[in-house]
Amino acid sequence: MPDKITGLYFELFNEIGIIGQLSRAMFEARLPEGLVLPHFSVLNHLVRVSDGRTPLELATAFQQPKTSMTHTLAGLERHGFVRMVPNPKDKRSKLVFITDAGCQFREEAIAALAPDVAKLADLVPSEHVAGLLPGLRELREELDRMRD
Amino acid sequence: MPDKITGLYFELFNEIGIIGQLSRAMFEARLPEGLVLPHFSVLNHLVRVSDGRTPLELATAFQQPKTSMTHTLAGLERHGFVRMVPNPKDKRSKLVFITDAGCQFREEAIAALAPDVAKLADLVPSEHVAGLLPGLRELREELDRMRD
DNA sequence: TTGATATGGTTCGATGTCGTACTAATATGA
DNA sequence: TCATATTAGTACGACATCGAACCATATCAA
Repeated sequence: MPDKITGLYFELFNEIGIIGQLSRAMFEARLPEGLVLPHFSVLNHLVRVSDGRTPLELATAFQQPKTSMTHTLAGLERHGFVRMVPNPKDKRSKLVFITDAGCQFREEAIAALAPDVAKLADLVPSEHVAGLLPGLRELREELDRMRD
Repeated sequence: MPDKITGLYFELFNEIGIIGQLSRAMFEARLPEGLVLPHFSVLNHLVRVSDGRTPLELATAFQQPKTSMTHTLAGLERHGFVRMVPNPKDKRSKLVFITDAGCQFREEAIAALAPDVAKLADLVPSEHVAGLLPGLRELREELDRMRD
């Protein structure tokens, strides 16, 4: 493997790391004190993908350790944004449901984020983003597969 | 701004966040105990871009708060991988130089990482990566510009 | 020159992240 | 059936990250 090629992958991950960091900071600047990006992401997932998932399903959806998801869900529950009920199919497990307050918070957060997204969309057209997404998905899927 | 477009940017940052997380975990699994990705990244930067930078220059190069860079450099210095000398041009400041041990560590780390990179390169061809990079750089630059 | 302001760097404290170890419940297989 | 292995979730501890406050030096303006 020539250095040049290796450097390509290093640079890729470097750029991605920085973008992740900057975008996260941008998002969190619009969220109320005590709530961070994962809180929003989980609520978003519950609305857009499916409500009533188990903590573990959520953790794997975001490729996070389950212990991180426990922490995130505790925060959401403390704010009354999700409700956790025992899983009737498996007594070890729980199901996570978004509450009305959670839905409302998510909508407010999206509204608060909208100006930033609009500004960014002005600078980086959505066609460019759409062009990047397939390659990023491919990369994510392969990285995920490599873990096992 | 239609929901569909907004969702595109959300998904973009979600993918990027996950890739950053997975790639970081993959890298750190190959680094010795107590050393983490930023340690490697800084050494790499000193070799590939330029040695003898100030901590602040390094922080801005990685878009990190300077306080995080202080922490990273302290770890590198503790391991003897960098040497920090007073900046003759500015008595407030320091210059960071990589040591021989630091160079050696960097090379060993690259060697340790090589199999993973090779495996990934097998699954995600370098042309795909090269295709992604310009778009990612554009995104990073605009996000950076938006901060001020 | 000198007072005000800005900049480089660190310390400190708060918090997010995640690995380890544990408990409870379920699946497996002899 | 019953012992064993897996799985869902949590508690805890270690540590990376980062904002606020701080000190020393440098820059700027009057």
